[in-house]
Amino acid sequence: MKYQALKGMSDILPGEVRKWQFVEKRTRHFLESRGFQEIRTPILEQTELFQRTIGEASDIVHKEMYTFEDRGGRSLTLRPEMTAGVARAAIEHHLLRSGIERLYYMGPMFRAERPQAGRRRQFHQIGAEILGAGGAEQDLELLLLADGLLKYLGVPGVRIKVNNLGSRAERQKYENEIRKYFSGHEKELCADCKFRLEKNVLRIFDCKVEDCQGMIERAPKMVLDISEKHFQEVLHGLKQEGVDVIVDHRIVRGLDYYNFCVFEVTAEGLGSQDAICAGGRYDGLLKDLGGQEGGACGFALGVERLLMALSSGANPLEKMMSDRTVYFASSVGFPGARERVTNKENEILLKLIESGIRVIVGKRTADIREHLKKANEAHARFCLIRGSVEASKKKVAVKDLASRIQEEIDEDKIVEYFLSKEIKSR
RNA sequence: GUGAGGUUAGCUCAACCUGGCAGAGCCCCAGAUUGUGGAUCUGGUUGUUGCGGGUUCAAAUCCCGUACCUCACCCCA
Repeated sequence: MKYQALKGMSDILPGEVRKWQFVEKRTRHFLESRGFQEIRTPILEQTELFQRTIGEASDIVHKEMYTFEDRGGRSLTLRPEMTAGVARAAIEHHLLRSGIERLYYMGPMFRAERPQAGRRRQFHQIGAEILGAGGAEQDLELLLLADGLLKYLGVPGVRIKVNNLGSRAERQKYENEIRKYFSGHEKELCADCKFRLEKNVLRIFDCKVEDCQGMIERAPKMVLDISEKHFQEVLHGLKQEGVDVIVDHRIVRGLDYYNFCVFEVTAEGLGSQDAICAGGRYDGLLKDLGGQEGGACGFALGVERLLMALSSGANPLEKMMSDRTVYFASSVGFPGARERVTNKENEILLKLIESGIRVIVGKRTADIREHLKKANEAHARFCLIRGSVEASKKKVAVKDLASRIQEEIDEDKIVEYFLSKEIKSR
């Protein structure tokens, strides 16, 4: 019997994992520098949590969730997104007693969709949530956070689109209004839109069918009051910060809990699923889950899509990682080397890794040429050699693979050497 | 859930239309070459042709089913 991974569930092999680690590490640095703290919640939650928050009518809940019963007959679901879980945890552990809570997370999510470019059944998201704050200030903070993170990671061709969905009450009222409008023109709608009319009217604005466009153009505009003031404040703030956004009334998030300011970020090189990051405000969610009154907003970033975007640009990920990567040619096997994995070798490696330097430890082979070849293949910038010659002198040879210049560094100062070294990109 | 195209060596693919010994490049292994790389040369290994069934003297090739992959729709990050 031959086994293979389930449909839409990918193994991430070592070469690929290095890219994930690179992105995750940089993301942590960035988010923590902005005062966000990581939270980890269970992958499994009560089904009801997702039905409540995401919405019974949404595609995610009614046809994409991995749901099953446990032995006690309770319905459990593999999380299709993480906002609900984070909100649940924040309420359960009273994290909001001291006011605003800034949290981030990263991990696997599950949706039983047909796999496609940039879409897996198990996929990974990085997300940030600002809980317990209703002001436009936080919407702005969130947008700047998303924009800043994508820039910090070097994502090419980023476009941010924003929209105002209105407050809960406004959205409710508007939905009724346009449901009435589109019902009047039901015969002219495409098959998909007829379905949307029943399920999620706002989605009609997302339709790409030619024949529906005129009708969409002539649809009544949303009458907004409080939410529009809020929205304008956000737009104003973005302008002041010099972040370009496009106001697009077609941005309608598929999850029920969104209101007020929502956004979607697209990037180049992603195929038809080009949304790399999306989010917005979800006032009312905390209260729905039994928490206190209070606003909240957040976004989620698709890690697979992020990596795709980073690989497609002019300055691909491999290159970005290269200058920070060191390949360690293990001493074992060099002529005259008596020691196998010596304590000293291990100590040097641990110190390098601890200090945040990306290290690839080469397979133990006697052939130095083999090591250099492997170092190149791994896109490392430096190759560290500690054979018997170096070891006897308490030195490590550092070879810059780009310039081919090699120098010997005192084995106890190797970390300091890299931290102080100014590395010119090749 | 719908549609289209795929699946042959570790990888990329040829052979399929028109049934007749399953092939190439890369990788890998050994050597030229026991401490300095991306190269070259020589020699070598590599298969349940996704799986199951059918047609046939004979199936990688034609037919049916099925699993998975890819792309797109829907939807979403």
